[in-house]
Amino acid sequence: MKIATWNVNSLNARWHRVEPWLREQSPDIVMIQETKQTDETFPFVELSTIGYEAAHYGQGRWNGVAILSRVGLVDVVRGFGDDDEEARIIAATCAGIRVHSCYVPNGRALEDPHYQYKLEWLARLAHVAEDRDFSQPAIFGGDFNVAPSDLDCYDPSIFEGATHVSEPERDAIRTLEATGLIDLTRRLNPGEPCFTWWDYRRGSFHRGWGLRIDLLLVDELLSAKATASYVDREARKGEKPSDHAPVLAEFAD
DNA sequence: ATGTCACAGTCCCTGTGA
Repeated sequence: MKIATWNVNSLNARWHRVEPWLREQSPDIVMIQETKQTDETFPFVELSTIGYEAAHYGQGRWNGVAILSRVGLVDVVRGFGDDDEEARIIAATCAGIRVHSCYVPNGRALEDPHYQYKLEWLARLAHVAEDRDFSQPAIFGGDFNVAPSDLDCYDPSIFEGATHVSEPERDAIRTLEATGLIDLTRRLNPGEPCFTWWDYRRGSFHRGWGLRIDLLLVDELLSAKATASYVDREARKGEKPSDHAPVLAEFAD
């Protein structure tokens, strides 16, 4: 079993990279963020021809999350269940695993109202994690827009006073972990930065100026079966890449 | 060091969000 998460920064603009990547990597389950599409334009048919069922919660210009699966996909829930909320979370059950594709708000700046929205959104995500069925394997994957520790940031001194590294944000990740979720990539790669995002600007990728903000949080049931977790840096190279690389994990059957 | 990208409206440039 291979599971991946990838913020594609527009599925329409990225299809020329995503479609061949799905063929090559052949993950069983993929959590996608920032599709930037409505359900009407989402490539359900194209995904079907390469073996994927899909569920999408789209908004149009911004946000948009999806789950792709070649091992079944049922019991889809879009969002937290509010009216007029942004399209930032979708859940489904695939091969008995409760899968959540998450796109945490950016926060913009510590003094920006969007930062409070980010913290509130993370608190609501923690309630979803607390209220889950603990007899069922669970994974919360996606773009968390938080670097959980200084190891996950190429230069913490540059990020002093910035979002993505503040203590309230890191506390929110710890609150999620306190529900029995494990930051799998970190557990399996202690001491390795494993960056997942590099700014398009200033040649950040080739300079190594990255952050690890795309996470796979898995429960103990899945963690016990995990054999590997890694970042596919190749997907960040080449023509018109997303600014995020995919994160993958492999599990024994 | 705002050295980039994608989207949509103001529509071939500009504002917004990342």
